[in-house]
Amino acid sequence: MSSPATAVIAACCSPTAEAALQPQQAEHLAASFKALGDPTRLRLLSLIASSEDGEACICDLTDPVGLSQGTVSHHMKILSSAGFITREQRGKWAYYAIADGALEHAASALRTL
Amino acid sequence: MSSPATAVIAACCSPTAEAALQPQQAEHLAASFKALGDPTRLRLLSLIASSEDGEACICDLTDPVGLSQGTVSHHMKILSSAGFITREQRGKWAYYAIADGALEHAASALRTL
DNA sequence: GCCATCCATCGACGAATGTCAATGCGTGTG
DNA sequence: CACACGCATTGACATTCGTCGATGGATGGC
Repeated sequence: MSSPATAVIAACCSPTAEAALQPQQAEHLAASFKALGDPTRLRLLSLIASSEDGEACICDLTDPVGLSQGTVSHHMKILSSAGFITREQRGKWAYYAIADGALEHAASALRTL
Repeated sequence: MSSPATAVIAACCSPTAEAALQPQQAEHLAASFKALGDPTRLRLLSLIASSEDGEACICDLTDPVGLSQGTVSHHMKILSSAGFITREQRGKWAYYAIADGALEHAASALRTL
């Protein structure tokens, strides 16, 4: 019903070009933004980034965000799966840091959309 | 249990600094990224951006994304509520265009996180 | 004036998400 | 060795989300 293309005159639809984002790329990019689409995760990122040594362990973060340890750990897993943070185990503690260039990469993907 | 702060020696927690993102700002920023965290919406943005005149109506978009008209309209409402697109009614058609500077704004918020 | 077209909204439904309490697993300390 | 601590994982639950089909409201063409 809705693609007369080279049809009559006053038809609405322009060809919509062929380029655009491929479904697979869209899926991948959306996964990144979905990881950023939660206020708690943004605060966690910000807390790590503004931390003294640029890293933090879970116990540093539970109090500021006011959530349970398990929940914070869950968010960190999501952020790390999306590539925004790195994890390094040192003794009993797991230190998380902002992954280098990950935020910049997402930002530029946004601009070249 | 988990904020010795200026306590003993081998305590884990660093002060986690005071700056960081405020809950309200985090909520607002997360809303933007949540709008971008869906592959269909990214494709819609891309379709509009790569369109000839930089604008498109709903009927231009339903076929490329393969979803129902109501669903596409729903996504457009989310994108417009988040400020990423603008809506202009011309006759029977509603023309959507990329809102100026919105993507850039989100991108720079990412970098200054 | 009637009808077709474009679009927004509604109700419904399954899937995904955020959260907690509880449990399990390493690691260092007494 | 036994125990406490930091963290990940699990199961459960309420909420949100993405989608569809159907309905309703404007607008323009016959």
